[in-house]
Amino acid sequence: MSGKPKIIAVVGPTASGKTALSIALAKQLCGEIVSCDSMQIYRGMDIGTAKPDAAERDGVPHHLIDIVAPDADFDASDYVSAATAAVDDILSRGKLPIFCGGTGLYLDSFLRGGFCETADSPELRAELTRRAEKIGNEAMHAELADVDPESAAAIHPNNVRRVIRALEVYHATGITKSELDRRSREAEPRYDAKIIGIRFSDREQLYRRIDMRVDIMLEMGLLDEVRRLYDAGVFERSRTAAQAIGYKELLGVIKGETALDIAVDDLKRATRRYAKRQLTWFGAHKDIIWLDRDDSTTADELIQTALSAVGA
RNA sequence: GCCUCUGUAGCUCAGUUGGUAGAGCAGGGGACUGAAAAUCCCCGUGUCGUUGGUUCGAUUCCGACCGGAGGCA
Repeated sequence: MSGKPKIIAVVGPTASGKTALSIALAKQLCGEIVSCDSMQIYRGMDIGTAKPDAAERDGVPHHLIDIVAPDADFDASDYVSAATAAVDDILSRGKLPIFCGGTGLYLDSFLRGGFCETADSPELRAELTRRAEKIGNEAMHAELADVDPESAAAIHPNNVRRVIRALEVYHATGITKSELDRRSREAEPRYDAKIIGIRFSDREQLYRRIDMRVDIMLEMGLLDEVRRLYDAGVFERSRTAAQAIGYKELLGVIKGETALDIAVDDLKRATRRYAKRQLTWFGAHKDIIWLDRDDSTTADELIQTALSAVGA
């Protein structure tokens, strides 16, 4: 039918079993993994981001893990370029790219493509941020309403980050963000993507898995990992690594400001909320093939349903 | 045993000078196109401990009982 390259993606909330399933699929389908995780790209952030180790990868090549230093800036557009290069490479060797990860924005950005080179201006953004602090949310939102009423209507005044971004796009390109988004939305998808979502029918079970996984991360030495990054000054230089779940909560313990048990509770709660946001994001996507599972679902059952869902 | 305080949303509490109740946290729902593990929006019915009494009407006043905390013996 379409001559577009085929790719597979495994998405879902954190701790749902994406990693194991994607690796199993890769072995079955002669594929390679393209990580789609905004935090696994950072070197040195291993335990807290649940990066698969060599044993877990089981010989399957992984891309877009450990590609930048933890204090580097990295965003969706960087991800799209890196992912495009990785996918081209995988396809050129006749292998199947299998995306795996929970960062919905990154996957969507990659699939839709269409990033505009000039739509990014850190200087302008910094200036707009200063201005927003000075004149306030409402006034900033009013300025957006003057140039791009459509975006203004869609963005809540308190979501300053989005208001600033919309103004940045307009001032940097002369095109409104709503128009730019529309073009991107209407662009022809570059790939023939089969997206598999893993979901727990019982949310409580997912939450229990999250709690267990956090406990395991701590046993594996998450606190030391955070301490190492802290000692290296990473959190002062990076705005991204410092906001990663697990790292931001344990930072207080290392500084002696928070008791460990309280930080661990915070960390578990933050992870649960993150899972909920992921569920909302992916839930809105009509093209995802959902695999409903629970604690009793075996790895083999999951692979079999995934294979048939993908038509393999 | 006696005295005092206390029992209201999953938790911590507020409140109704008697007209069946509301905050924070937890939780739930949603948005999302260059910071996304981020950012932002919306959502509060619960036998007001139980049971009698007073009252047109009690979660509110009175009594008893049950649970909790403290004090005196």
